[in-house]
Amino acid sequence: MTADPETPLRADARRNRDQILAAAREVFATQGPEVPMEEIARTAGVGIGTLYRRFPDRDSLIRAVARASFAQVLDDTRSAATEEPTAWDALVRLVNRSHQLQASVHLSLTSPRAREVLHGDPEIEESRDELLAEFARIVEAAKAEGTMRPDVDAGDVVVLTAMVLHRPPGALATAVLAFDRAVAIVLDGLRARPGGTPAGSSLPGRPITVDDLGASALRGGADTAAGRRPTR
Amino acid sequence: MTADPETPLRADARRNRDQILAAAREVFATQGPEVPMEEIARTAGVGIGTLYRRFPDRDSLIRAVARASFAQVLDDTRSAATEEPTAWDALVRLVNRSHQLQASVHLSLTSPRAREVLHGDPEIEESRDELLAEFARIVEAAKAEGTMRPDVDAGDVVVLTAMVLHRPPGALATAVLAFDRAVAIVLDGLRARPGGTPAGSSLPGRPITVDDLGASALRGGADTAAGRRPTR
Amino acid sequence: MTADPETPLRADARRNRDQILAAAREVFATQGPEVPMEEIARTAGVGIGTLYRRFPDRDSLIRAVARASFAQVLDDTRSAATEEPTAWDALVRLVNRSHQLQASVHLSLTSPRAREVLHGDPEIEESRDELLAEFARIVEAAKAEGTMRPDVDAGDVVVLTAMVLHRPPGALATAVLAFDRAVAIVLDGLRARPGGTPAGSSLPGRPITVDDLGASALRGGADTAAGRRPTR
Amino acid sequence: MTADPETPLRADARRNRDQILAAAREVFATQGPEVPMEEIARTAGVGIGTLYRRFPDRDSLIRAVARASFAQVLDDTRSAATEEPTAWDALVRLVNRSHQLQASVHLSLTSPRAREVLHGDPEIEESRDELLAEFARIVEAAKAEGTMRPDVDAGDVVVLTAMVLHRPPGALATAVLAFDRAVAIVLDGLRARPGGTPAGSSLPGRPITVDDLGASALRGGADTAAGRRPTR
DNA sequence: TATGAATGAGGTTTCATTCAT
DNA sequence: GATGAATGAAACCTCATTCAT
Repeated sequence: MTADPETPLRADARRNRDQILAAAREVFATQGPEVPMEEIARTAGVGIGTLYRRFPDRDSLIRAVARASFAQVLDDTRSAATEEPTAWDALVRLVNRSHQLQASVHLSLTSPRAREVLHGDPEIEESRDELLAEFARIVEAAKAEGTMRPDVDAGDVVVLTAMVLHRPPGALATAVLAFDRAVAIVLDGLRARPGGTPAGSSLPGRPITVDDLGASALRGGADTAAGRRPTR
Repeated sequence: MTADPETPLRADARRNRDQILAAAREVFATQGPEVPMEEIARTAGVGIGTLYRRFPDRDSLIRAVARASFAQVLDDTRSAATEEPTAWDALVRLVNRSHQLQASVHLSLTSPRAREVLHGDPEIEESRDELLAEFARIVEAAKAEGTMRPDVDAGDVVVLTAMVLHRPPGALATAVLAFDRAVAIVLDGLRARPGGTPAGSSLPGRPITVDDLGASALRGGADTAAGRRPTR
Repeated sequence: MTADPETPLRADARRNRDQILAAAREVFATQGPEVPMEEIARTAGVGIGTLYRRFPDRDSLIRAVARASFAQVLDDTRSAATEEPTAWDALVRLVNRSHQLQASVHLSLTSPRAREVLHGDPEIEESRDELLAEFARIVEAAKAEGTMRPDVDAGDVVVLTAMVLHRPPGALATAVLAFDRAVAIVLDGLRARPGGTPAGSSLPGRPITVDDLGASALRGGADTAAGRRPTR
Repeated sequence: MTADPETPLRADARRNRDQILAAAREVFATQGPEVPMEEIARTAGVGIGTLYRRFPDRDSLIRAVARASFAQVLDDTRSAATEEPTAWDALVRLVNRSHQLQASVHLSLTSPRAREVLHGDPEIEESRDELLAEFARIVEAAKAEGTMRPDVDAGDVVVLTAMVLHRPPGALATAVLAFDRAVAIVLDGLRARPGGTPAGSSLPGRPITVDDLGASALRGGADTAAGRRPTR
């Protein structure tokens, strides 16, 4: 009996846990979040029992993967904001880098099942709120420095970013290029115009703030306001 | 036994088939393509046996739904090209309308399972090729009329369009607005600039043609060349 | 679609349901209520899927078996009360017959699992209450006719009856005899004495009524007040 | 390696063993003999590994619990025979006390699994035989002293005692009272009548001796000759 | 020695598909 | 032709037992 539930986990157990998480991230990415648990276990190189010891059911595994991803994205966002000379550069870096590091987010957004599960997880909600705040800071700064068109707000940018992150895994050379170009085009759409917004390019409605994304945000704003689904 | 397999289907049978198709589209859209067949039958108001009589297995149902969707998109694209005064208007109409009419396409793109199934369906390949051709025509025309930036090609537009169509179902008012704005911003990114492409906005690589999407196209170019498939 | 959930069940379905119930009764009786579902299905001669179609999980099967048993016991009790010349004869018949017909009750009382599940099933509670009422009538009549000792009440008799019904299945000839004798001895203990209760034979406490068994009765009074167990 | 397997066990090891045994008795009593081993370990406050070091598998634990219980009952029986003034008093004390001390016996009798396991354990068989012998002595004595009806034999008494010990765990005040009364009534049934057995009260068959319980005894006579065993 | 991690067999349950009514 | 019952393969998950720390 080692007692308290927060015991840091024996070395080997820790390793296994990490392998499972990595395997799940990968397998979820390629096959969706309904893959047989056994496939995940096999990929991780552990027995099915071990998997279940660490994550008592599929949902808890999905949650763990999503948490790790979100934490990563948040990290990246902060690094970008800190390290890049301008807010615009930070944004560019984010939408370009994230596609490698956090394609995993995309999974969190992809399946009805995953959305269901993630909805309301407190740790995730927290990461998300921090992420939105960070984004808002960057967008404000970019508008202030005159690199971003003034008629958008952080919510708009988040939606576009989510759209862009929605990129599928696995990719041919051409596809990667195509994708990078698409991102560049989207960024062009966001950039401030020398002479102000030209006629005919005014955006519908009003700027979307992160608060508009509100209770839904990435999960629901960009990827749409889920509207709770039946739990089965 | 009534006759050859091409008999146009009795009226009630026809009705059943359509109901099933409609139900499947809806249920796939909200719950993903792995929903229990019985759920689809129930939604359609028919017995499970009837469903199976019309569509001998899940894949064939997925295919039928996808075919109908593709046909629709193609139709829309042609109408837009014909009816709108400029190529740019046609494009704008497409990316805006399609999001209502053919959000269903998105499903075809969403799940690994669906992609797997659709891959190589001749009827779908054909629709897709026609669609790409149509797109290419529109894009060429837009560049010729000076409304679209000259450094893109149809493949780029297809990728962006697919990105934009990837919108999830269910939506709060704000989310819809956010989405329309995002589309507008993307279009701004595609539009020709009065003084030519400004410094710093040059796109990476070279224009992507529909041929680059080649063997993959919507299924693989936009949504990427699937790469690893489940082994099962 | 046949609609309404009360459709009387197709003939073959009905037959299957009955076979499953019979098989479950038997298998529960010999192996306890934790036997593999597959064993039950096999005994019933149906596929495991069929079993699950009729009884969505083990608990619901346990409940169904218990309901049928209780209904039977109630029936027997009423017949006995009606058909036997004296209340005492009715009682004798009950404790003797029931051991053949309703040994099944005993199962309902035997395992913690079963008790857990049955606790609070409305249909069962109802049968039980009617059963208790019937018992009370018989006991009153027996006391009135002078065949039962006056210092007991129906609750006492119920407890003894439950005790006596607790007989295990399967039995060697000797064991059966031993059992019948035990029942006879218990009955002797209940019978009125010619000269009144002899000194030294007065019972502790006060007569137990069916109301004392109250919310618990057979399930909890005789077989003891369960005291809700963890549900796991 | 410390020494031969009979080394009396280090103090802490001893303590662990006892805790496990106590925990097992309790948990078996409330949840049946199929509880997860980990539950037992947890209740005992030891690791699962420790449990398995002491008792190499579940059956061996069941056996250990049963042996301890049987030994206790035997002890009690001897004490009662020695300390009580009459054989009848000894019997009364047994059936009343045992219900507190050895309700555990009942568990040994309760589940098909437990019976299976205990069947043929030499130590248990031995305790049982001694127990039966002791019982026989008491019953003979009681008949000789004129307190017990002459038409019964020790086997009858054993069967009734087992019946009476079959009391479930957990109990409301009323239930306890009800139970004590039931025991009293059963004893009344066993007691000699002043004027001999009255007409209509003659018992069926012939007196059951402990030898009749023979190969089955408590395990099979009272709780009946198991008959069909699981095939597995 | 005590512990708790890892394992995998086995039981439960779901659901795609077939088939009798 | 429509229906819903039956089937069994396959996924989920639990837990007895073994083994590394």
